[in-house]
Amino acid sequence: MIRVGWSMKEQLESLLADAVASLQQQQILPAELSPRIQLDRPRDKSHGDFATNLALMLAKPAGKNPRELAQALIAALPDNQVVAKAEIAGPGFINFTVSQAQLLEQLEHAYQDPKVGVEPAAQAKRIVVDYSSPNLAKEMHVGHLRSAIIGDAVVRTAEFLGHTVIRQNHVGDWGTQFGMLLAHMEELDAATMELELTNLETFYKAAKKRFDESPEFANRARELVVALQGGDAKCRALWQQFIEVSLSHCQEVYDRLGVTLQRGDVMAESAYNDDLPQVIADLDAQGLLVEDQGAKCVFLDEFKNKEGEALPVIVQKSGGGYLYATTDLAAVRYRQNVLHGDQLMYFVDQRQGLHFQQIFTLAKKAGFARQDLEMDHYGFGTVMGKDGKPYKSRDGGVTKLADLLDEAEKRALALVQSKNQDFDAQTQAHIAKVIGISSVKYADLSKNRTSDYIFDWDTMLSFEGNTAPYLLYAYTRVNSVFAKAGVERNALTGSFVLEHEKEQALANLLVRFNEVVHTVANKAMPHFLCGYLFELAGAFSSFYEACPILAAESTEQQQSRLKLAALTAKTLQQGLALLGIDTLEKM
RNA sequence: GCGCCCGUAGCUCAGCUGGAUAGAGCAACGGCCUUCUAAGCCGUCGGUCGCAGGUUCGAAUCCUGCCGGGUGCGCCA
Repeated sequence: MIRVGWSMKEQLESLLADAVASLQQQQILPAELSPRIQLDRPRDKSHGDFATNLALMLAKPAGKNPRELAQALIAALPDNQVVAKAEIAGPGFINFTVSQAQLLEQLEHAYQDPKVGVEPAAQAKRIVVDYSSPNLAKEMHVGHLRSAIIGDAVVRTAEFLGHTVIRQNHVGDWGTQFGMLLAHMEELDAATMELELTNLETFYKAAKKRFDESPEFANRARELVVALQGGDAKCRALWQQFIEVSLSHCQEVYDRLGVTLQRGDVMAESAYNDDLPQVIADLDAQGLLVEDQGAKCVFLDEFKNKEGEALPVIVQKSGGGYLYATTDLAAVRYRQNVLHGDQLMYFVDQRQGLHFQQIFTLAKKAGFARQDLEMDHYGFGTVMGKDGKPYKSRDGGVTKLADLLDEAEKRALALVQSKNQDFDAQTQAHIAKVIGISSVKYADLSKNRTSDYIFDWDTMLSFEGNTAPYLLYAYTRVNSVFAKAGVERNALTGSFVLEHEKEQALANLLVRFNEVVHTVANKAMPHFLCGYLFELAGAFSSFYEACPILAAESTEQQQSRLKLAALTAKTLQQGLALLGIDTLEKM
């Protein structure tokens, strides 16, 4: 039986599980064992397509010689059309060579399938994803890049696998700094205000300056926070005006970046305002609330302070104000009860790790979240400059995202102009835009989410190495073959025939796409997909050098090679799309 | 002080749940364009995986300690 929908890895895993069960039935293996089937892809080609160390792992509990056990496992494999060869190697590894027919079948399936052979998730879930979530008081800066880009890639991938994703842009629109901004707005006449609001960064700085200089201004700012949160109409109107400007600025950035967030995904902090007293009341009703130095706290034994005492989560300030912990608790409840999420994902800076651990623990303890609700904080590292310190603009301030994207496009345009003069200005500008934006995104996505990464223009815009330009170029090369051959990419007949070593290598990689996409979704780690696409592009380039397509030896060979190219193009395009990166037809 | 993360080639990074000889790219050096986009391909050079122990048939990976870096820890978000 060939199960086309399953990756070869899954099929082999299933076969091995059957073999283990069979040996258990024969009492060769202890019945109580439930080993994890581990299947590796050996680096060394002489070790086959897959290898497992199962026999080595089971040798001790079974009291058997590993190589003998490996032999028994091979003998116990059910009849199948996947394994062409199973060999024992070294101390007891089993090396599998996959059947060629199976590979060809999978290739054909991927070529025909609109989803490039990617199977839907076994269980479709409703996933609420909190990402981007900037503070509206300031303009978006480089620190907002990762949450938006990584979150969006994971969201796109999850949707591709059939999950229902509910995006939540938990923007900060309610903090204390809004008092300062409102006080500044109050002091300006309508025309000046409109002008100043065109640059939120300078507006914020001006307000901050006034705040630091003038005690009267600072007092007014504090009054205004109270007035705003108390629902004062005039305050609300000013605030609304500011929020509107700030949100449309965010939307511009999302649109430029190709981040799928829309206005409808905004669920601001202030939206939870009315529920906050209820959050406090519910915590109190459960006997969790403790008043300490005038503030209302919940002490969680799971977290200790420097003296080894339980760490408090402050949910209401001594002055009566609420904090972001309160809002986050309200948000958990909303996401579970109103949005009906099965899983909550948070793409927020690693530094807020403790905060989220506390929120998740407290939400369950207080019954705001079902015990089985999956809540995960996916942290990420900081964007660093070449000096290894957090990325700063030339003047030492934070870099506005809009400026950063301008620079990316400018640098890309210079490159495009130097590399290719054949295109008209408009085409060059379009190419530069795609390259510039995708370079920034890809540089971020291609690194392990959890580590800090160094932001370096020259590396990310390089056409060599694991970069967006390299992948985009590879894609255009594939496409030019079809233009030259005068055939439609998805209307090819004939079968896949793998003769050359490079054809085989490319094919092996192509059928792995399904597995990689699932890994990205399960681990929220887009860099796996980047690594895969880079490998794929490299394998294609090698194939392209070694295997002439237009000048192929026979029609059969040409059709097969065209199909390999077509599937490569399709996979690259789909893979990049999952990362939120557009492709180019020419560059 | 306690918690979390990190330390892999000169540089930027991979290394998935412990597996076979630790991998890429850049840089350096050397090849390949009258033939599908050379923004490419092929090759060479380069690592006591921070240090020291431990567990294991087997450790970059797991455990302990130390060194070095980052980050967080009651009324900011």
